[in-house]
Amino acid sequence: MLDYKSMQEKWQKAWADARLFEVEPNEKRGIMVFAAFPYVNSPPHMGHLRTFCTPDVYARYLRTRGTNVLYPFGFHATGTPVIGYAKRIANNDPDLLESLRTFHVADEDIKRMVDPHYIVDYFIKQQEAEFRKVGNGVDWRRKFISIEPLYSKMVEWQFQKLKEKGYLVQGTHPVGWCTNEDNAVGQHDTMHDVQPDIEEVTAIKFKDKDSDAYFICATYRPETLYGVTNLFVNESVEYVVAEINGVQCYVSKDTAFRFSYLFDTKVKGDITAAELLKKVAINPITNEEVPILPGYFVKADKGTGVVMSVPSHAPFDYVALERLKASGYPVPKMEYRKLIELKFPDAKKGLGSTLKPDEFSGSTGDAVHHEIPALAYLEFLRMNPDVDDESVELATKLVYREEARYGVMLVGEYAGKDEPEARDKIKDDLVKSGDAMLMYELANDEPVICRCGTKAIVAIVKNQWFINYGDKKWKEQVHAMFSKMKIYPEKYRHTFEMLIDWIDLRAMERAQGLGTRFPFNPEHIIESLSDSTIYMMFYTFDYILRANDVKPQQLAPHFFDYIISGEGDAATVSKETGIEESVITRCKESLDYWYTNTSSHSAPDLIPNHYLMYMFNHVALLPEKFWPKQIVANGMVNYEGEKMSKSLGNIVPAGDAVGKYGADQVRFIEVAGAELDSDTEFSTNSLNGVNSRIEYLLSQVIEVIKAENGNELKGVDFWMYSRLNSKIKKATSSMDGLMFKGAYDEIFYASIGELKKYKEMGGRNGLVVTDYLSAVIKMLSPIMPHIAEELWHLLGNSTLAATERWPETDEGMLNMELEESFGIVDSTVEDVNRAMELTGKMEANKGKKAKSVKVILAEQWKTEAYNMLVEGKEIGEIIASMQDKAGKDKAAKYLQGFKNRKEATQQVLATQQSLFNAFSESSDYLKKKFGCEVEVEKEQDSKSARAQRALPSKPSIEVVWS
RNA sequence: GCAGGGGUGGCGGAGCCUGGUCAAACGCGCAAGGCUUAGGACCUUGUUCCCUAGGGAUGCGAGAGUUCAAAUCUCUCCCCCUGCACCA
Repeated sequence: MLDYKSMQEKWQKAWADARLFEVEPNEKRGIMVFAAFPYVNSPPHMGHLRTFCTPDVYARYLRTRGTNVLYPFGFHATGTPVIGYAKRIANNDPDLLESLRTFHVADEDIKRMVDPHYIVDYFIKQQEAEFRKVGNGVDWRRKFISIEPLYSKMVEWQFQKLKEKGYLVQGTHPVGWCTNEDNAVGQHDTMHDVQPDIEEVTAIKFKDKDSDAYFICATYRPETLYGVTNLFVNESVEYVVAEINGVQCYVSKDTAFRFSYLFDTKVKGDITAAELLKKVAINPITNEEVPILPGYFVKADKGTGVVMSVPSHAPFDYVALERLKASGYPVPKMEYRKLIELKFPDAKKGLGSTLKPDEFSGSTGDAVHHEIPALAYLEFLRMNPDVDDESVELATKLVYREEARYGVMLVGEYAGKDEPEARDKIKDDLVKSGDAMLMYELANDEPVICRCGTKAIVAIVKNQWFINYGDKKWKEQVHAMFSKMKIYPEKYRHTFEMLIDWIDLRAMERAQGLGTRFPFNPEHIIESLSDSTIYMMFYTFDYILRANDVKPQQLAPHFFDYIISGEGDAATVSKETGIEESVITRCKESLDYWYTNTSSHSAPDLIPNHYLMYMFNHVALLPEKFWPKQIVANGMVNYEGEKMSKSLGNIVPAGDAVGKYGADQVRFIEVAGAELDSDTEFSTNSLNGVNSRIEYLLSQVIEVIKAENGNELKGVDFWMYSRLNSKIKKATSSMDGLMFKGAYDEIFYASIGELKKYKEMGGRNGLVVTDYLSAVIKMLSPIMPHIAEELWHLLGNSTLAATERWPETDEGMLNMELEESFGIVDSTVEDVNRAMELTGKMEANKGKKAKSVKVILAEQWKTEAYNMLVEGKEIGEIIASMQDKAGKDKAAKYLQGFKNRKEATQQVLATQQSLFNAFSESSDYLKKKFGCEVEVEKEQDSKSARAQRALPSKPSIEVVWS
């Protein structure tokens, strides 16, 4: 067993000493391969390794193909998470502390993590150390953090350009808001990490008949305005008169407070529910007068505290009126208008058929009163209107859902239209005519609580800067570029295309967090995804700046204009900035060389955000030669059959995994354990399989260096060479397409099998095995770089395997006929085993031993006729061309058999003679397999009754029992 | 709700775009046997049902259609997953 740890360190040092990964532009074709830089609020775990090892394997592969490859690395620290992290440390958050201990963070370090910058430094150090340990060949000279001053200068340049080009716009935007901290609240800022779910609601104005004031009713269903019978206010709620956007309104006191964050709102004075109840309101769409009635269910903090009542379609309204009547309240006579008809597509659908089993446990009944849909749904759920508020809730949901899906308007301007369409049009009309306004509300079922303990609401942020990704022309350009890009796996192409169309305004400034100050509002910083869309460019010249002690303030916009777009000239820029002209020129050359050809790697979760912005920003800011060429998205890593997650407590730190399982084992299973697009399974099982094969390879290397060379080449040797070259060919094309599993199934797994088979079939030529192993080890080097070095040197080489070239396919050694012949030998072994088992069970043969096995090879004319059938020739035609090689009846029958069974699909290359040779050469092997004598016969020479059953790729078998 | 993706064996997962080579690659699991001091290592064989010397039947979420022929194309329905913006 190898000592993996010291072996890994040995070779990592050898690579470092040879400066293999510190690359500069040269005359070769260059490519920069990079992974999306990681966020530094946690130590890396096994799952991360896949995303960072995949580009390394790819980079190492490309190097073996003669490409000059740069694999740089950087770190992302912008935004609020690190700050939140520091706060949690200060509060001794138990979950966080426990997770840090899992990752072996010392108490001493945890204490100092109250400082966000300490967190950043700590995790950068740790992440770098662990990515080194796993053998990634990174040019670490180019490392940077997204919060360093030099970097910020590039981001400033970027946003100035975006503004110049008209891609920055100002506007309003609804956000979750904490009124205590006066700050936007996102998922990270709430208790239990709830995402504030903001919903647009239509607020309809009902004029007070006797004044200029309006009742404001919030509704999701403006189309039901045609059926309003009354308004509800709650007698236990406090109301106010407020001036909202210049209009006198009646709303709950709570609403006035929330509206002050949405609209221009001034509270004029209190008004009691009792006073409101005396009023009469006017329906803006029908101009009908509607009374105000008490509604027990109306809430002060939802909607506006005033509810429009549509008893025909709203179960709550229906029930409230029923209860009111029952209580003896003088409810005027009113008309329950049916506004929407359900039109089901087929007989299987009906009222209530969208009810899901987990929504309702009771039994349902018949809906009778279809003229009042709200009642019909209540009947369907068999609810008791006096007590069963839960059913009313569910009935409301059902009406809403089914009318949206199957409903057709019966009344109003949009009669005959589907309900959702009518709803939107009516809403737009009302807003346009000033009879309604749009408000926002949190739609979460539970209240959203800020971490400070205050209930969050919705606020509209004014004069907020956005990047306008909705720009049509911009989108077109991105589409055009995208169509030329390579996407791995290709299945994401469609997703990308949809998303390019979908992305719209993106708010890009924040009040809090680490990062670059926004040039047009220095109070704010640039949002943390927006500041990381062209950062890869920085790798190509940042270390040149640092090496020459360039200061941030020297990085004037003209510097970037020159090196990126070639605007101006180096001398002028040098004069302006004080940066030496040669340094500027080197930056430009480096950028030109590395940035014209790139491959970007990450997990697919970055597609709808980072990658979209990556493409848009490149198109907007950089010349076409620097546009992205290739995006690679890799799947996740499961551990022992489960997703790695905090809740399962099965997160394995990267360092632990490498220490415990070995760097190459981890690399292999994570990168080649599954194809790029699917999740890979890290299990003891897969690890054992990999380890045992590594051991086997090692044993073969040791054996072959002791073996004798120079025997004459036999069939099996040619077979081995053919297999090797087929393997190289297949693996090369798989690697080129980033199909690492396909490639390494061939290189690693299949090779072990072939080495064993070769020996079983009597192969013993040391030279052949050495050639074979050398090629396999070279191909193994990208994914198992340490072990490949070890084996490579054991074989007697003194060069580094990492610098060896990938083997070329020697077409002259390919012999598909031979490979097929030996393949048929193998499949025949399986058939014989089966035949022996079956015949052994027969009465006559019980307890006996097989004496011999006859393998009878089909006559050559069968193969020829069969191949003609595959070519699509008619049977008659084939028989005619057969002449007298076989009896015509025999040939016809044989061919018809194939045709009927639809088996004539692939040509058979092996001739009878080549099969005969393969079987003859394998006779020792076969004897050992069967444990009895083996006779190989040609059909035309055989006396066996079974001889004529022989088919081209399937010899006839006869087991002879003693 | 909107948008995107998907439903194949005990499981993971190919194949579906370019219909016939598909009882279904490859892997895992499971079963029997072998090897072995032992084994989570390795090697055989099997793993829908029936037949039992390489034969047949059924089958790819449900239903219908197109076709000589459908997991593969069309339509309808059912179910599942992911994203929806201030969050990296």
